[in-house]
Order: sequence, then structure tokens, then C-alpha cells
Amino acid sequence: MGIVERKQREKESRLRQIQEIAAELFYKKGYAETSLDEIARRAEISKATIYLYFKSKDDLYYQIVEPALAELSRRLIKIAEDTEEPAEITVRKIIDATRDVFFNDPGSYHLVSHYRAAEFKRLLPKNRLDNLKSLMRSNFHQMEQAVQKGIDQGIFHNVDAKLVSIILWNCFMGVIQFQENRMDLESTDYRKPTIDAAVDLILKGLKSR
Amino acid sequence: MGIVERKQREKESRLRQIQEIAAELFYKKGYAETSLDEIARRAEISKATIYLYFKSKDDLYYQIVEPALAELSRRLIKIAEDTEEPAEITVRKIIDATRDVFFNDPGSYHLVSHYRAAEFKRLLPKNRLDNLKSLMRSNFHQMEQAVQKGIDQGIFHNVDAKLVSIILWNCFMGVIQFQENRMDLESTDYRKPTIDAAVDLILKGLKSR
Amino acid sequence: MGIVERKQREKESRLRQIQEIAAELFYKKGYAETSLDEIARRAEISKATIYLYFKSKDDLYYQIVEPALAELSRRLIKIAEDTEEPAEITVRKIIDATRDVFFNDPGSYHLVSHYRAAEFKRLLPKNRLDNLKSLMRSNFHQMEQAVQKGIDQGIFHNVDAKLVSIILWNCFMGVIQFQENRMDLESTDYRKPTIDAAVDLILKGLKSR
Amino acid sequence: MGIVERKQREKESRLRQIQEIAAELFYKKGYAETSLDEIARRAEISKATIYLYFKSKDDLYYQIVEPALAELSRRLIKIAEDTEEPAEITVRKIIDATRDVFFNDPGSYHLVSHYRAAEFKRLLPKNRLDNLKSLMRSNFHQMEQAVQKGIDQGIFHNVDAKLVSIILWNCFMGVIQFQENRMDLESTDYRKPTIDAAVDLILKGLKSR
DNA sequence: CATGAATGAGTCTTCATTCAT
DNA sequence: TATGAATGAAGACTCATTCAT
Repeated sequence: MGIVERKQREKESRLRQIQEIAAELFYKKGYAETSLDEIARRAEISKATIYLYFKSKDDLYYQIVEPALAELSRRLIKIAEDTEEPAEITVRKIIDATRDVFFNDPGSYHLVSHYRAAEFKRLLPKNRLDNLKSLMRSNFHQMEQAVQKGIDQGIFHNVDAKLVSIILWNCFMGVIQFQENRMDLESTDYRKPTIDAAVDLILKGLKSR
Repeated sequence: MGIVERKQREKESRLRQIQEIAAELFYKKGYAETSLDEIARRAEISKATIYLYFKSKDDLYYQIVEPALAELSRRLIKIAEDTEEPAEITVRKIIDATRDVFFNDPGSYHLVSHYRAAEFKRLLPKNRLDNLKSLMRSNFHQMEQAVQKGIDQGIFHNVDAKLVSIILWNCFMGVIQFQENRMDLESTDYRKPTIDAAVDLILKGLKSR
Repeated sequence: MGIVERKQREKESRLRQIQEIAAELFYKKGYAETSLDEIARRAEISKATIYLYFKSKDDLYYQIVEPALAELSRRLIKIAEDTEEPAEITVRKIIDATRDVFFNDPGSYHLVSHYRAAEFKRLLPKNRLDNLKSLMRSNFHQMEQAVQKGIDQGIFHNVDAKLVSIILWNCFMGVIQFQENRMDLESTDYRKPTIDAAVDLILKGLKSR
Repeated sequence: MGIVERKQREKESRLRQIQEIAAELFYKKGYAETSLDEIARRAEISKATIYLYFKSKDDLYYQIVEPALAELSRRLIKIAEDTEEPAEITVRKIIDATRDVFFNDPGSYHLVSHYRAAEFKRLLPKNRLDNLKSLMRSNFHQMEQAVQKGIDQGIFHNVDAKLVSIILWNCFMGVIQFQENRMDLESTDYRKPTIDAAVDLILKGLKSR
């Protein structure tokens, strides 16, 4: 009994290990410049072994990106459920959750921070592409809802909620990416305070007078 | 006589044509996934012809990216010269100039919106890398100066100018990128109003109270 | 158990097969005019397979040339150890060993008979180049020592030992090369008797009076 | 009138200049590794211009190699005409003439010192190949005749004349090649004395007792 | 006569993927 | 399950050759 379970656990850990290494490389070097050879070498397994766990390079990529995005989606949906909560808090919670998921799973960084519609279209089969799109749309939608709630609650100016979501979302992404590049040089991680400051500023703008 | 001139003009137009096609592909698909084969096919020339105009793929990339960034640098430096001008106007001018340059030269999109320090380090020789870095730093610096001016003029809160620059800059980049991906589906170009709204919001935050 | 060994043997035989075919082509056509495509075709393997065994074309070349030269070096050093032996015999032994190594490994033919300092300098990394140079110098040195011994023993005239070595060495190489070209037409292999006759003549010249 | 002549002279000098540069490169780097681009660059003409004077790269090669070999052939035939002359002197004359021609025309170096039957067969059309072969055979034949004359005159031992010719010829070639490689390092030109010493030695061997 | 421009064919090299063991 | 070995397809780059001017 225990043997089967152990095998199962080992298999999963192996799988996750591949994913983690691949995620880091995909993020650092991009999809095309990441070779299965390097992933295999770092994971200290044979290249062929990767094919036991993933059908193709695309598949590996998808299997990294989808779970992170799905997890974020679940969390944002949960956060958005509380319709009574002041919008400002909801917005901050969404940002926090997003940052949290991304910090814990650098692989998903790649997806979002370097997301290029055209690239995905070439890379993924339609159903997978659609799934990712729908997840992203959902996440984006939660932010939009929160901003709209703020407007309805009279906390925020009467602005275009969608537009504000775009701004918040991109500000977040921009900061991440900017600081990533910076971290190549400096070692200190300023991502959290920078994001917080950015959100403060935008919220101040939303609430001012 | 006129013959030489015409030849010259033809050569330059050919060169620009290659650059434009390459810029679009680099932007859409990234450096690694763009093949010279495809560039040649789209430009309806032979692959070898590209090598008449550019020493290598790296070189082609650099020749696309550098001029746009240099042009932006020139414009921003000029804008920043007027130290009397109210900071808010200067900030808007910087944003406008940036957008202007980028809209006229989609190639530079790629550099900035997908800029990855690590990738460049592998791609470019040291002197070219340094040149790009210095241009980017200069551009960023102008924004920082403008924000600082606003603080000194008592128009903006006493915030970290550098941080605000990061936010503004990334907001800009984020909006561009977001809308780019969006434009793959819809055809309307919302980039300008979205950027303006974003800047409005951030400036409002900076000035509030 | 035996499986692993058999695999090992197969791998080595494959490697040697590639080397043999490559050696022949390098010899017949020179480095630049020998394509990996042709090597692969003749070995009835894929071009990519070559890269499983050798890091590059240069590497393949070096791996062919170095072992033969090193083997020759070992043998000549051993022969030269006997300082009592009459010089004439030592010289003949050196020639015999050289011929032996070269006949058993046509790849090394190329190196020595077509050796061009300039070509190697472009082809090989410094440490490999140095290694080959040092091997060649060592081999040459053994001959020089043997001739000097003959002079000291009073068997040979008092000539410049270095010069005589050059003559002997090149005579050997020349005969090989000449006969090689000839063999393209005739099929009989006159290399051994021709070399022997050449050495006889030169030794006679050294000893005359 | 004079104009036509000047043009003619200019054309010939241009032609010879191309040949000289090409000869040097062919010799130093080999046929395959010498590019018309480099020849053109060094001659400060356009690559296309080379095609005004030579039908192809092969043709250029042949036009370099053939005249030198033909000139040598003419001289050797003349030398061999004097059947009364002591064989030793004739042999030395042949060697001197050979060296002379080669020193004055490094292009022919390449042909003979790096002559590879197989390469030529691929490179040249049958009639040209046959012509070169016949020239080389003729040159070789003169040496053979001279040695035979020495035997008939009772000056040389009764050896195989053909074999001795091979030895002499290759000794010459070997020394040239060896010293060429050496000259890459040292600058002094030891080719003449080394060849002379080699010939002395061999002649001594031929005459001893 | 001379050349700048263009290109097709070929070269080395990499890599995702398959398969026998 | 795991892997070493093999490969087809593709990519960057070079070069001899042609041609319009």
C-alpha cells in the first residue's frame, strides 16, 4: 500500500521539480531560448524523462502556467465574494493575492509579464488558449468589479472601472518587470514596497476630493 | 548623377523595409522565435540580402532598437531643459513624446516593453549593451527629474521621485502592452486615451490634498 | 550486465567509424572542403549524430590527429632511450615507427603531410594548438638526438644534426605524399620500399668516407 | 595608339595583381578557405571584376598554377638538353631552377607542395587536369633522366633512377614546406641553405665509394 | 571596363522528439 | 519507469556567381 503511495509522491515531486526548474528558465530566458536539454541537466534527469511527464515542450509550458493562473483565479473570486467590504480594501487584497501567487510561483511571472497574444496563439491548441484567456479575463474582471464597487460605494470618483483596472493591473506588472530587471544588478528586492507605493498613489488619485 | 541618388534612396528604403518587417516580428514573436528566413520571406528578398545590410541578427536587432531609443532620449532631454515649466506639464510632455516615438516606431516597443536585462546581456557586445543601458537610464532620469521638480515646486506631495517615475513609466509600458495584446482581437486603438487616463489618475494622486 | 558492455563497445566502434571516415576525407580533401554532411552520409548516420560524439568539426579533427601524434611521440621517446645503440639503427627504428603509426592511422597523415601552421592557428584553441606543437617538436627532437648521437659516435660526418633531421623527416613525408598521389592511379603500394631506399641513400651520404 | 597599349598594359597588370594576391592566399590558406571576397578586398577591386578576368574561382586557380609549372617545364627541358654535362651539375641545375621558379612565384608553391590528386580531380576539367599532370610528369622526368645519366656516366651507383628522383624531388618539397611553417615563427629564410645541404647529402650518398 | 546589389546553394550547429532497451 | 542514442527539421551565416547599370 505504502509503496504505491510513495511512488505516487515521488512521481509528483519529480514532476514538480521539473516544473520549477523549467518555470525559472522560461521566465529568465524566454520560451524559445530555453532548451529541454538544460532543463534536464538541471533537474539531473534524462531529457527523455521529461516526455514521461509532459507530452511536449508546449505542454510543459502550459502545465506551468495554467495552475498558477487558476490558483490566482480561485483566490480572486473568493476575495470578490465579500460585496460589503470597502472597495479600497478589496483592491488591496486583490493586489496582495496577485503578488503572493506570483512570488510563490515565478513560472507564472513569465506568462503574465511577458504575455504575448501572438506567441500563445502559435504555441497552444485552441482549447488551452481559450482556457488561459478565460482565466485572465476572470482575474481582470474581479479587479474591475472591485473598482466599480468603490464607485458605487461613493468612495471612488466616477471613473471608468475597466480603465482603472487596466491601470492597476499594468502598474503591478510593470513594477514587477522593472524590478526584475533591476534585480539583475542590485540584489535587494524592492518589489513589494514599490507595488504598495504605486497602489497607494493610484488609490489616492481615485479618492482625491 | 540622379542615378546614384536614386540608388541611394532605393538602398535606404530597402534597409528601412527590412527593419520595419523585422521590428514587427521581433515585437510580436520575440528575438529568438523570429527567424531571418521569415523576415526575408516577408520582405520578398533573399536571406543573404539581409546580410548586405546588417552584420548579423544581433546587429539587425540593435539597429532597430538603438535609433528609436536615442531619438526618445534626445527629445526628453530637450523637454527637461525648461526648468521653469510646471512639473505637471513637463510630465505630460514626457509621456506624450514617449508615446509619439513609440507609435512611430513599433520596433522600439519590443526593446522597452519586453526588455529583459539577461537577454540583452547574452545578445549584445558590451559597448552596445552599455549604450542601450545608458540611453534607458537617461530617459528614466528625465522623468525622475520632472517629478522631483514638481515636489520642489510644491505641486506634488513629498514622495520618492524615483518611485513615482517607475510607476509612471511602467504604467505607460503596461498600458501599451495590454492594449497591444487586446488589439490582436479588437481593432480599435485605445492606447492614447488609456494612457492619458492613467496619467491623469496618477497626477491626481500626486497632487491630492 | 553484458548489455551495458555491448552498448559501450558499439558506441566506441561507432566513434571509431566516424573518425576513420572523417580522417580519410580530411586527408583526401582537406579540412575546409570536407563537410560533415559527407562524413555523415558515408557513415550512414545523421549529421546530428556526429555531434553526440564530437563537440564540433574542429574537435573531430583534433580527436583524429592528436592520438596518432601522441602515440608516435610515446614510441619515439622509448626508442630514443637506448643511448648505446648505434645511431644508424636508431634512425631506422624511428623511421619504421613513424611509418608504422602513419600506416595504421591515415588520419595523422593529414596533420603532418599537410600541416600548415597558419591553418591550425585559426582552427584550434590555444591549448590544443600548443599540445600539437609540442608533440611535433618532441618527435622531431628525437630524430635530431639520434643524428647527433651518430655524430658523437663517430659514425656520421660532423653535420648539422638539426638539418639532417629536417631532411630525413621531410624525405619521409615527401615520399608518403608523392606515393599517395600516385596511388590514386596505380594500385600498388610502393611507400615502404621507397622510404627505405631514401633512408639508405641519406645514411650512406652521412657515413661516406 | 598609345592609349590602346596603355590599356592593354593596365589590364595585364591588373590581371597579374589579382593573380599574385590570389596565389598568396591560396598558398597560405588553401583553396577552399580562400574567398573571392578577400582577394577582391586586398586587390582593392570589386568581386565582380575578378570575373572579367577569370571565368571562375577554379579558373583563377588554374591560371596561377599552370604558367608557373609550364615555365619550370621549359627551363628543365632546356637544362636537360646538354647530355654531355656531368650529371651532378645537371641535378644541381635542376634543383636551382626549380627553387628559382618557386621562389619567384609563390602561387605554384601551393600546387606542388599541397598537391592532392583527389582535389584537382574535383576542381578542374579533364583537359586542364591532364595538362597539369603532363607538366608535372615532364618535370619529374627531367630529374629522372639526369640521375640516369649519372649512372650511365659511372658517377652514381647503379640505383633506381626513378626512385632517386622521387627522393630528390620530395626532399626539395619537404624542405620548402617545413621551412614555410617554421617561417611563421622565425623570420629568417633558411630555405636555400637547407635545400643545398639536403642535395649535398643525397649526392654524397649517390657517389659514395 | 567596373561594380554594387542580389541570391541559391551549401555549411556548421542546435534542438524537440522518438525509440529500443 | 528511465534513459542513452539517434535524427529530421530548422536556424544563422557564407560564398561563388550573375546582372543591371
